[in-house]
Amino acid sequence: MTSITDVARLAGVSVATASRVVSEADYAVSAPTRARVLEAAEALDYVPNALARGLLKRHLPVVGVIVHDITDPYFAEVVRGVEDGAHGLGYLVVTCSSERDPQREASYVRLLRSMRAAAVIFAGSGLDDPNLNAELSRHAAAMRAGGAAIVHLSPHAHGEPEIGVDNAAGIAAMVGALAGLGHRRLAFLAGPASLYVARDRLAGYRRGLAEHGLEEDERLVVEGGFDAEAGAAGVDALLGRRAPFTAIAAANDLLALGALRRLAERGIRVPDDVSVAGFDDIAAAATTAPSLSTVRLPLRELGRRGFEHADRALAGERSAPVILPTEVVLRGSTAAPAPNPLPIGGPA
Amino acid sequence: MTSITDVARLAGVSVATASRVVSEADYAVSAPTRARVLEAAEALDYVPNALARGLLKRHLPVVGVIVHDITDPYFAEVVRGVEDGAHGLGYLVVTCSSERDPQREASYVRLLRSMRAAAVIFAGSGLDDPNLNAELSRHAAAMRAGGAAIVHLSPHAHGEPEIGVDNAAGIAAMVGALAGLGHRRLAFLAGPASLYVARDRLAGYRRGLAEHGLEEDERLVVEGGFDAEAGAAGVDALLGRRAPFTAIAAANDLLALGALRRLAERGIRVPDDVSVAGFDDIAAAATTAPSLSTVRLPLRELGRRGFEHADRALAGERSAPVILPTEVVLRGSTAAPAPNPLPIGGPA
DNA sequence: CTGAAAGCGCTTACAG
DNA sequence: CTGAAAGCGCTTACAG
Repeated sequence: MTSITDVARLAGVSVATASRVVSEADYAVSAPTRARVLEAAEALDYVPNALARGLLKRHLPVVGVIVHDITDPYFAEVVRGVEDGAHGLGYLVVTCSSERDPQREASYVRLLRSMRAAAVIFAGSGLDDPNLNAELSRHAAAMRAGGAAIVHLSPHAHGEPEIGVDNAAGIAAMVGALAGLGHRRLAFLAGPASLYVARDRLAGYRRGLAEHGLEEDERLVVEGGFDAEAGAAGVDALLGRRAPFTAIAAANDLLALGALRRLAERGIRVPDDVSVAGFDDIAAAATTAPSLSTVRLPLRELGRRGFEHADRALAGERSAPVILPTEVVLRGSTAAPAPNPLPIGGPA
Repeated sequence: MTSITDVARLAGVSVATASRVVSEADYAVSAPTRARVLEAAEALDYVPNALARGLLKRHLPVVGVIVHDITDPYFAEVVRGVEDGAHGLGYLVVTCSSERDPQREASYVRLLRSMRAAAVIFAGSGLDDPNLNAELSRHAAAMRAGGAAIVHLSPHAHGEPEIGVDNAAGIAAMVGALAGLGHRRLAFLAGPASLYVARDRLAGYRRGLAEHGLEEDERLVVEGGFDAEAGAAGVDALLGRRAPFTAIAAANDLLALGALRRLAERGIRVPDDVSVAGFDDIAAAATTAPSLSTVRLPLRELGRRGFEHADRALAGERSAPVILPTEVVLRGSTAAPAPNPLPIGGPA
């Protein structure tokens, strides 16, 4: 690869002068000299070595985004938001998918630290894993000390996100909407207990129940994964418990989508026999049959503002945490309750 | 951040010795010295500076994956395959989403080149854009000359992928399956004409038609985007042309999913009134109602083998191109043709 | 406006 | 087995 030394030699100037021309900063360089350097760089197809530059500047123009699952549309949308903000400013957005494996998450963050990434954005919720969280805070502290920005978009071990949504309020609002439809027995697909965000959403479910005078029944809460498979399994679990319910709220859309599928497979009609509601409003929610009632989260905006927060931090500015609004979206999967609560014939 | 100088000082050795201990290569260092260095590194939370190391080694342990659309499950699956292979070997997988914008794609590749990425894997098809392709081959040549690996998983401006599938044969097989069901008038949602892969798939459609003695009717071919929105629009276009058809094959699953939705909205039953088939077999294909008949591509394997190809190239080995097998998967969205070809009442 | 020189944090022949 | 030194490709005071 050609280096700035080659460019300088071809242009007949010192490397210092060549550097002044090709760097983005505008140094005073005489017009003819500038032209000669530019011409030489062009002729040699010169692309500056970002590693050499990064070594000096102490960071690389890279923004790492840690997601839980790259196939989950939730994260795809958030990452796209980050890219919206970052791309124009010359940052490379690096998406790292932890697969919810603490080892993997830690090793990605360490890698990002080792290459002096300018920022790391944790798009997913923290995991309740003491070893992971200890390592993560070491890395975060070191990176912050080195001038990098660390941003969370979801609750984590050390508190609330810099940019986030009120998960509990969102779920409570959905519970309220379901109660408004006349539902009294609401099941909840809660997701993984080890995820802070899932805990917040479960708390929101409980709060919603309480706010609307609905009684809690622990048999109606199912924990598990956070994907469609887990949603299908959740329906099976619920039906096996024989505690009646007329609606299922899920802690995310993927769970609800899986529930929809399993319900169809078992010949249970939605919303006639049971209502189903999700959370997040991923694109697929609008296109299922029936379309999924859910709570809209401004995912892309979350990503974009997360980047902007990082960018401001990089510039030395501090900004207050922000909570983005959520909105209940009622579609075809919810309706007034069926006369016979599911599981049909189960004890009340 | 602490540097190797700090570690050396604390351990009471030279930086050379400290480097020998913390680097992965196994140099001969006395056990007590090794222990002292390791202890110092631990105490100081030392993480090597990958930029300094990369400057010397002339590349960073980074694998860039260029995708067209990070929200498309096709790419999410391929990237996951790349990560399967890359993660254990200490590479950071960087996903760059071009949004099918030539400028953006070029700028990502340039960025990857500037940070001396060890490999770049083009997951999506090439775009027929002369300027873009000229810039891309400059970067590829320079990176290869610098020892980096460049891998394509789909057809591109300069030929066939190193690891790929036979798109034309796959589509032709689906056309054959549809013909076997009794369909004679097959519409085709072709995707963007500027994408090499879409051209291959369109050629496969034509070949399939010819192989089964079915006549071509240009009114039955609709070009457009590659997402669900385009699939819905494609149905509208098809219906507006008033040329009869009993089945719709799509160049990818997202198009087929969009078609399914629009058909439902217009009260046209699948597969009773019209059959629909996709291509790729993304996860969502199995969970729609009706479930989508499609052609399975080994997406995750494609990613994994793409990485392995890059890894071998990095080790200086050359490997022959490989074509992965595809398989027709018939589900609920296809059946024998309806007696009245769509559009109902249209001229034959 | 331009150049010589130091230095970012490592690795690796070269001596010993 | 260990250390002093050169060098990877840049940027940036410091002189002039």
